[in-house]
Amino acid sequence: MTGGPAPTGRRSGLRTGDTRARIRDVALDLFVADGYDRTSLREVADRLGLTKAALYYHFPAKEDIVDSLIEERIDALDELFEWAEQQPDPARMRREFVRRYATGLYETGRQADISRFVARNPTVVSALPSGRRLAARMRRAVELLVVPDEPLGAQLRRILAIFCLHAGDLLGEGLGDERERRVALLEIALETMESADGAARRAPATRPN
Amino acid sequence: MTGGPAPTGRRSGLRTGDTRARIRDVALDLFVADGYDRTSLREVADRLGLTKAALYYHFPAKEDIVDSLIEERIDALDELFEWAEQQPDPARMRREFVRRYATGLYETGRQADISRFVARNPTVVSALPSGRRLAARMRRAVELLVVPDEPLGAQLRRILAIFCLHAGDLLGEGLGDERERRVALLEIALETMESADGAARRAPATRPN
DNA sequence: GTCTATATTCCGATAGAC
DNA sequence: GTCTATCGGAATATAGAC
Repeated sequence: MTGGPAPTGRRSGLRTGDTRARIRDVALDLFVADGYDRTSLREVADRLGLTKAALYYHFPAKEDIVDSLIEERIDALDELFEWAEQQPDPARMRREFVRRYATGLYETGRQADISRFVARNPTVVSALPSGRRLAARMRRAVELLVVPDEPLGAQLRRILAIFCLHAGDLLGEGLGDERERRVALLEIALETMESADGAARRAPATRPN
Repeated sequence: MTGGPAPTGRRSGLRTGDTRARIRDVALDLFVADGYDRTSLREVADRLGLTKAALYYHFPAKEDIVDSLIEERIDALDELFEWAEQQPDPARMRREFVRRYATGLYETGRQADISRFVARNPTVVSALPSGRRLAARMRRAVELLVVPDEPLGAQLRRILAIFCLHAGDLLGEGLGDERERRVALLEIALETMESADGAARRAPATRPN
């Protein structure tokens, strides 16, 4: 899967052999900060001390850099889904799902960064096949969280629970430090799930059939 | 084409004299659907049955179309702030603020569309001076909503209340129709504000002094 | 107000040497 | 693996006729 060229030593203090990874890192940074469409390959190359042509050795096209980032996020989500499908107790699974979703997002800066990229470049992501596969994963996450015949309010609350974990970066950047904010947001997300349970109990079902 | 254009004249079924407004409408549609950077002025012109050059008669630059949209949203928010500043009871103001924010967003499709544009083109908006002025307005909205020495969880909840109103479009597009969803989300937003009050009572203050 | 025609710039991508 | 050099194209924007 990763394959890639083998490490071969150093040059002027910079590791060679991991150029592909470094391209992805720098590109991700710029794509988040300035946007994919507003970031030229020349900027990426300049920041790495390379030329555009060198980038094309590692990625056949600009979009392939994005693809590789999105696939990384997809893999992380698929792992989470695999766990979820093995859980016997749905109610318990839903709570723990939110917790694990948050952990996966927050513990590795990488996943959080990619999610930030997705949030900051929605039009690019939705135009890409890989992006549409990621969108399908998000729908799958919602499916796992939502209880079928629950009232609309309860269902929206469950979606909002996931949503607010992602909001950690955008929301109130001035309030507390990032770690504090993330802890607080997970708490809110879990409480939102509970309030969905409550809303479901108050109004039994939206009567579809 | 027409020798002497009548004051209320039409041409091939299309109103003349409101070209500027029609440019903004069409551009907004395309900017939301495909993204600002991925929408060329040729596409906008084609859909209007005009040429690129004609657009430049009405807007000196592509970015000015965006500016005019953002200013429209800023004006709507400023009106809301003016009302908020005249309210004597802060707690009551905060609740009603959320309600009015939702009304302003939902009642006119226009404001909702512009907000969608902002959400779908964050990198463009944040790169523009007008976009940064809009961001300042959003910070102002948060200031109005947040109670100074409240615990972090309570403050985040209040921000989330506003946030979830915007989520109406993205969130659970399959669930219910848009109107139902918006009603439900306003209810959730108001409940989130209440739970912030609750959280504040449970843990008095984050000890700043 | 809208057109045709064009200036200008910059981007993604390729060819081929080393 | 990285470079130099360059192609082809599309995009924003402008000039000037009507």
